[in-house]
Amino acid sequence: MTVRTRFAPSPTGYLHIGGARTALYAWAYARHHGGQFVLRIEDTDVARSTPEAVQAILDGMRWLGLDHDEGPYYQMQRMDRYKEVIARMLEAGTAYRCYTRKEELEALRAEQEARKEKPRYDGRWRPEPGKTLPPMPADVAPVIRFRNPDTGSVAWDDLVKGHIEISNSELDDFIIARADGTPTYNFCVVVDDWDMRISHVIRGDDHVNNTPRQINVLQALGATIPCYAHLSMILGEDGQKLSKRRNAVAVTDFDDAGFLPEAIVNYLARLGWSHGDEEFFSREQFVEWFDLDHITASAAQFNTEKLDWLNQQYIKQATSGYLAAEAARRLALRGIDPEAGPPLEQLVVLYKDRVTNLNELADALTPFFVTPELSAPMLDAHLTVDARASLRALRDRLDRLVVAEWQKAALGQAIKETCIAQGVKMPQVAIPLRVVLLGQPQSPGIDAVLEVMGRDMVLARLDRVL
RNA sequence: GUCCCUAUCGUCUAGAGGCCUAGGACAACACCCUUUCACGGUGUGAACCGGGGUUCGAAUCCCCGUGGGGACGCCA
Repeated sequence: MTVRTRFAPSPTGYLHIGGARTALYAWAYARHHGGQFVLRIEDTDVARSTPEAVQAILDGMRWLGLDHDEGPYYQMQRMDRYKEVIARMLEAGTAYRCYTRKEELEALRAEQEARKEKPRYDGRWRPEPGKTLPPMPADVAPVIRFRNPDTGSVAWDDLVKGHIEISNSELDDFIIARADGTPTYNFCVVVDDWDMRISHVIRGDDHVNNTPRQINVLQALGATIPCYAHLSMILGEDGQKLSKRRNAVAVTDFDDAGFLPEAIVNYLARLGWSHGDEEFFSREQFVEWFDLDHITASAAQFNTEKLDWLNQQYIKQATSGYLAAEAARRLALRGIDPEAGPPLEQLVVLYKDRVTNLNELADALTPFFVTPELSAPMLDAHLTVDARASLRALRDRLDRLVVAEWQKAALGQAIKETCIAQGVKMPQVAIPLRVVLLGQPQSPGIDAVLEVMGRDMVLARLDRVL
């Protein structure tokens, strides 16, 4: 059997992080088995679906590197097919028209809730041998309901949750087509998964309750039942359901926050799935290792600190070319011309071990492009009379180095000699020097900073305060 | 309310009856490295929700509680 999985988002907003993980697992499962990954857009909610959201989903998936083999299919373009199947079901008696008004339904629900019962349709329009249906109202456009089996139970072996069995008496005859004739979600999914020959339905566990209904429809259609794997949800850092208000949820939020897509993929892979003690692995390794047996059945809490750590690992091993390009993009976003300073590829090497995300990288690089403001407290704290004397001595020594000699070793030597001559320790020169050059007392090795910053900028910034 | 799912360090997790005086990672803390800050290295503390069974033996299997989550739409 060829493995065929799908990701079926509804385009009502961004690709959020939970959806991204579902997509990642479905993608990885197909790739692992050399099967196909199908993208299907579930846009039957015309009121809430937008083309912008479709684009956001496509962009998010591309950013994460989740390529699909088929699709995107759009449910709105498959209406004829759904209607054809519904007509067949009507004919076969596995579906029927229901003329109950919405108000009647509401009253029924209220009644049931008052009796503390599970709200459900009571089957008043369900045809039974020997049963007299209610008089047909002339002014009601009927919906179409699925005739759910009323005895026995539905069971499946969920690849994540294990055996699940639900009694048919829990299920009511749900609506498969609205009064306006458009089919509903639980029905479209079934037809699509069937038509698209999906072998493994990998989706969020909020669909567990839909599964028995869908299996019943599949059975009524004489279709083969796919395997199901229901993934638990991702909770926010506070243990609450993820929400746009409190959490970064859209994958683009993570791009904006300076995360690498590889880090997100690695993090998501590990959030709810494991391969022994492995924590840091490539996309290729993930595909090779991925299986459904090691998916956690319970909900996982999102943890930014661990994501930060992973992101840092990916930055450390990223090429300077990649980091330079990202730094340039992010500097430009701040209105800084990335060409108007030292070569980014050199700068980035100095900082790649010291930042946890790409925005921090851009922050760290900014003083090489924009002369930093030196606050009065900063000056008072670091540029003491003694410090100024040392810096003046250093400045004169540096001035004697020509551009060709402006190299890390010689610069380090110049600082050391200055320290000896002035009778001070290294930090007493290095710290104020950092403040003058970068506006902050911490930096990579000061000799390396001097080298990359270049003779002109270094001397100019020293002269500014001396 | 009814039904379904779920429960190991603060967090992500390893764990498929004896390998568990429960392992790894993030975070925390300590020390080392160091011209600063990081990085890196070494180490420390930290968990099987509660109660009953089953078994020679249970973190692992079963039941009951409890906590958490989900579903109950002419949304998806």
